[in-house]
Amino acid sequence: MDGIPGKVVIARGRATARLQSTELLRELILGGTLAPGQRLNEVELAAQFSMSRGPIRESLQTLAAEGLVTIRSHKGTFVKTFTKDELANLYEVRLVLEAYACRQAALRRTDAEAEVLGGLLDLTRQRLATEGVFLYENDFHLQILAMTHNDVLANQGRYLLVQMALARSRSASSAERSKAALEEHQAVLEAICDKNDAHAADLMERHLGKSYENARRTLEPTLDAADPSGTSG
Amino acid sequence: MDGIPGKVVIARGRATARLQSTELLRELILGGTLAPGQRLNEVELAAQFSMSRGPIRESLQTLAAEGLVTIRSHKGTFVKTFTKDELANLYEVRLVLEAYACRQAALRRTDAEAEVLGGLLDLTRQRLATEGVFLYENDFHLQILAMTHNDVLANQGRYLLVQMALARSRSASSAERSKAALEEHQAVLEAICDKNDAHAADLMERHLGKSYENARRTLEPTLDAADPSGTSG
DNA sequence: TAACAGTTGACTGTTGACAATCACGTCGTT
DNA sequence: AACGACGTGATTGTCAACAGTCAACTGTTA
Repeated sequence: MDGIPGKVVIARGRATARLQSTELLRELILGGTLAPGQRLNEVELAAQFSMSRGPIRESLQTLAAEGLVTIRSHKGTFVKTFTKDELANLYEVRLVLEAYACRQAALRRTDAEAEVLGGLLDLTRQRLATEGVFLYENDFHLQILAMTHNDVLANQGRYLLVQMALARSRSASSAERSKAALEEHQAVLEAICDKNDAHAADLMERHLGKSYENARRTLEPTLDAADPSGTSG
Repeated sequence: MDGIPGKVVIARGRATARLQSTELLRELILGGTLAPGQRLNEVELAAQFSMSRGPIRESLQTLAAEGLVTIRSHKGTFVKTFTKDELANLYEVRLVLEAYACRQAALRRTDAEAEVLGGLLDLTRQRLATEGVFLYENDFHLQILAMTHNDVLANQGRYLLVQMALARSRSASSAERSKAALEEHQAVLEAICDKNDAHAADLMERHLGKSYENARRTLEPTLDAADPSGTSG
């Protein structure tokens, strides 16, 4: 647990301790501060978050159900680790779900939503040009999911995005891949603006296929090495 | 909370109190003992399960993340209720996911798995003929999901099945619909046995479409009346 | 009678203490 | 030296008590 530098100060608004710790832990895990496989010590977390173990334990239950951590009875809680097979499974489902979402987004979008998507892409292009960083990719996909106006679909898609962010947290994207991904996003945007649903779905499918290829190539070969968090608890 | 008759006796094996109460609550909710919208009193549950509020609260966190209950801060926990829109959204995603699952199951199935599916159907037919009950429908769909050999896909599908079971807990199926559903299942089975993936997917899509039609027609018109569990916590 | 402030009871949120379990190191035996 | 029983410290699991919040009830006032 030496991944967390010091005590975390919480702005005690009106949210409960449980909700705060849930959010905080989610950020620490998805931000990479808490690495996959790392053990989460309840006492230490409680001290760092300035609360007792009760709310911490309740948060860990939530995160376990969300698939971000694995709880092993009497052993401890660990940040979830992924094997290459699991990554492949995630991509397979994501391909199906997001291609469909893209199709429906093209059909159901409002003009305002399409503009938001375009603005997101402009921002990405700008920061890629000036700073060389490729950002807001997840936001792009989330916005498309929102444009389906189907909360169930959006939630399932978001789950897959989050899982993948964690599974790929040790992989990298080259500058070339970033540029290509941006262009693929641009093409998807245009198809959605044209309300060309079949084309939009096809473009998204190709985009995710290439993304998977890149992920598989750049992943650390140790991805499915010994898993300290085990399988069940 | 008068839905639960008396104290529930727990066979104290080696499972933790939290795991036992999670499983128990899941069964009570999906079995209909705890009806949608009903409030879950932590103190009463703790007494009935012969444990303290700690494990109960942790279980409720898990069930909330699974979408079976809704927690409202300082208000209480309620069995999740559904609106007609949510049911429509569930069916839309289920159609996409299960049609794809059926296609892949046809391609990836082992002979043993196909036999299990057939046995399930035989059992259903038998009990429908002798007792007039239509059972094991969910097991049929779960088996197909398992035959995709993709755990992510199977889990997402199972989530939708569970949600739908809860959303439809106040709807009914006529004897005619049961008979038709059985025949539709039979057709799906045959397509999977023939490894005819396109046909299998198509049949599943039609089957779920008809299932939705039936659900919409037979649902109590009060489904999206005032929601006592509110929207968020 | 209607509206409002204060009170009260029930419930959830949180805490610290205790019990149970596990991993690891130590010691003795073969 | 290798192996296994044992003890020990650390960590999770559970509990009971306390604190905070909310909703309903009461009584008062215009």
